[in-house]
Amino acid sequence: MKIASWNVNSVRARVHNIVEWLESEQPDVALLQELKSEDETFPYADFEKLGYKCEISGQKSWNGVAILSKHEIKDVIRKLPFDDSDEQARYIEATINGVRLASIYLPNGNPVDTEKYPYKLKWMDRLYKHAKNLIENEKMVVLGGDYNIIPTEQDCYDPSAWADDALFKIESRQKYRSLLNLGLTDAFRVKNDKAEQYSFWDYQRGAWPKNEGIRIDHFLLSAQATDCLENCYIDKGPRAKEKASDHTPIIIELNI
DNA sequence: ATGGTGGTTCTACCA
Repeated sequence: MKIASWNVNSVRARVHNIVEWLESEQPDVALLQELKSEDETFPYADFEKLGYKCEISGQKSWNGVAILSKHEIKDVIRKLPFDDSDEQARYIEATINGVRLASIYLPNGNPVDTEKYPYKLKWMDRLYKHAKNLIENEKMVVLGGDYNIIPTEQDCYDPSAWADDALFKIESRQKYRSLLNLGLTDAFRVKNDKAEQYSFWDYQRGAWPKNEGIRIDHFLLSAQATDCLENCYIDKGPRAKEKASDHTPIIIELNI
């Protein structure tokens, strides 16, 4: 079972790039983030003609997450629990082939001297509580998405440049580590221990040609899912295309 | 220190 996660930075601006990649790579499941689309304007037909069913949590202008699947999608939830007042479309979860899957768009948190940073940290506390419940109640758990977290110094081109950023500040990384301490595994680091392996390059400052990127798109797997992990890799191809997203897909392959 | 780019939407906001 091949599962991809990709922050597409607008599903409508990127639909041709996404279709081209899905046709080429044929993942069973694609977890998308930053749709920047409401449900009504989501390009369902473009994906359905490739054989994908689509479940989305959309929102006007910002955020928005989706699960695309060639297989039946069951038991969908569209909100991260523990705060009913949160209107931001950043979480969708469902069961496919017996695997409980989530598409996550974790808050960025910058600037850190605004309410955005405590919102990020509180969102991570909610994710922790929910992930704990998931692990206790499900065997195969796959939490993929844009975590907006640089886990370690080897996951960015210049740690000093990120020191005071919400993606790298110690509180953010501590909460990410707490997710791992629940028993979740960063699938990428099971299969790849090299530095300079990135999933995001800023549009500015020539970050892409200079490979000044960061690794912020992750798959966290339960123990049972980790034991089924055959491969995990980042596909840099889409980042080099015309009209590219600033993120590129990360893919896992599970033997189930 | 600033501005560099790109998306949504129409005036800033977000990343």
